[in-house]
Amino acid sequence: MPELPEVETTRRGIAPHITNRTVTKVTVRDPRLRWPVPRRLSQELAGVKITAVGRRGKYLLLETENGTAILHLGMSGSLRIVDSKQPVGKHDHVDIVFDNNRILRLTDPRRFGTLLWTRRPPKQHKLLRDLGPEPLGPDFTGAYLHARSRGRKVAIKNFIMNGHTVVGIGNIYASEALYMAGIHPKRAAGRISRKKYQLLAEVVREVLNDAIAMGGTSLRDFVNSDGKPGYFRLELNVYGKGGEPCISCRTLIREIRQGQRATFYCPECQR
DNA sequence: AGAGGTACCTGGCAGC
DNA sequence: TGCTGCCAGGTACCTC
Repeated sequence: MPELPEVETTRRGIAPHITNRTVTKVTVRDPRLRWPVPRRLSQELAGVKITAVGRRGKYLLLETENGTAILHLGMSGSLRIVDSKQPVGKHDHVDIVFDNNRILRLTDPRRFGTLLWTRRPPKQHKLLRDLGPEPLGPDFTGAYLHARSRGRKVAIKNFIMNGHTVVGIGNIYASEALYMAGIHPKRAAGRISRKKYQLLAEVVREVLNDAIAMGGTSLRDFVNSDGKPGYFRLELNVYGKGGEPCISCRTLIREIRQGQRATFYCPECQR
């Protein structure tokens, strides 16, 4: 479900409610996420203060003085700030309760999400250690993409969706960015010019920033921490628009599969 | 090393 | 109304 803009929207939504608040209790109703929620999470978090809510790629980091909770929303996860009167739903797997009687509630129907605990600096954690640069940070440049892709035969769409290349670009924004840059999604990553990569890096930043400004994209069930949807869906150019005319040239948008994921592109504008 | 496929899980929807 | 099959915003891990 969430790509980087949705995760960042979530981070911004929850941070003011829980930063500098102390956890009073953690209720794990169902520990069966992608990996089991560690039993010690409750003891580790209880009584400690959240010092910051960080993000690395699509991982959210609830930082404390004792360690860090590493949280990922997977395909269908969401976090909401609720109070204790809020009825518990079927997929409300974890509650982190705070001293201001607010609850950070993790909902995740498909349970592809992650909630782990580490005492070490989170960047050293196995899941975060080898991640590529942040797309909105200074290390993500056309020169970087160009250098990194030399000799690679992988399709450009798969290349930019790989978290070891760059974090945060999921299936929606990969199609959108390639459309904006005029790059065919099946082009071999190693056969794209430095100049095209410069454009690609720019449009990736643009599309992610715009989506964050709109509160993310809601396709089916994404809601932010207030339970409201995002509105970036209205801005999508190609994603989910197979068979519709390209807004630029009127050629019909094509839908193909790449690695069992849907890809949308304009065969005229993208080469 | 790189490329590509598989697995994890539930729910919604189209088609019969 | 049911049933079946397919699809869904992610990514670690496996094999070749």
